Amino acid sequence: MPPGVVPFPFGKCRVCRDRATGVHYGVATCEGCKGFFKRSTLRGDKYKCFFGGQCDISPQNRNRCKSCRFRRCLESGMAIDGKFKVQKRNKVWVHTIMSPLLAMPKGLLVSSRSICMSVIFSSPERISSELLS
Amino acid sequence: MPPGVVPFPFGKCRVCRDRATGVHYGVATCEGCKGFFKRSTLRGDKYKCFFGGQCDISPQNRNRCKSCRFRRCLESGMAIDGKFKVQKRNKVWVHTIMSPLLAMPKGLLVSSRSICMSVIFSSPERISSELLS
DNA sequence: CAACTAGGTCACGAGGTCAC
DNA sequence: GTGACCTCGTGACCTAGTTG
Repeated sequence: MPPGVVPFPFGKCRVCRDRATGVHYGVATCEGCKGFFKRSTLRGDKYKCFFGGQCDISPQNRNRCKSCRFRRCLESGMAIDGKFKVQKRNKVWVHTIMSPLLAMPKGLLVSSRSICMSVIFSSPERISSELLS
Repeated sequence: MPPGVVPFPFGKCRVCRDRATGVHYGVATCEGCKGFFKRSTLRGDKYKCFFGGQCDISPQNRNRCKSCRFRRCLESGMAIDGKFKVQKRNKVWVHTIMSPLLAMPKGLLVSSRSICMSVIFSSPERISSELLS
């Protein structure tokens, strides 16, 4: 950072630790997590983590697990209340599931198309040994 | 090229010198080398050069030696992970590669949603025994 | 007015498709 | 298997609207 330049005031994104660009949906986040939360909410996406539900969310890997990224959005306090900033920080918005994929078998419940795909084309024996170990 | 037409901005493919169609996996490449690198990486293919390991890779002969084509992919900096720079609106910024599949266990490949559905519903018992807890 | 953000925009590229 | 073409999620930027 050049001398004399004031550091960005919002600090790091509370979801992925990227540079926060402002307070979005009640939480200081980057543009990416802001847009991700907005899209996920509007579409009512339901995500499934395939890696234990404890994925680290960083600027480099935040697109690898939508489930944990969205979980971190909720945990950090992001909420859509329809209004501006007042009293949003401590509210947790409850995600409503609207996905037609809910009719799918348990464990394959995903709205991330690519993750859904990845389960299928693999040889079943390899999946079972590596996913279920 | 007709008069007044701006030359294609990405230049030549850094692997085979064909026309680059964009920045793929961190490097300006053509569609062919992009797809080749993707398939090779996802499948974990191992190639062997039978001609000394110094094959020239051109648009005309790029399919003759997979080993040297893949070697050139790696040498040019293609990577299925990490960050790369993108030129947009006269500004340069860092864009994170979107690769949800990369977090999946090794050997997992991809298909389509329709195939996903059909497989799941055509043999739910097999899927459930191997994938579902 | 300035300061701020929700929501929209859209270029970009990852990943999928399918004739060959 | 290849690669030209496609779909669609992403996120930097834009703008309209709110607030003090």
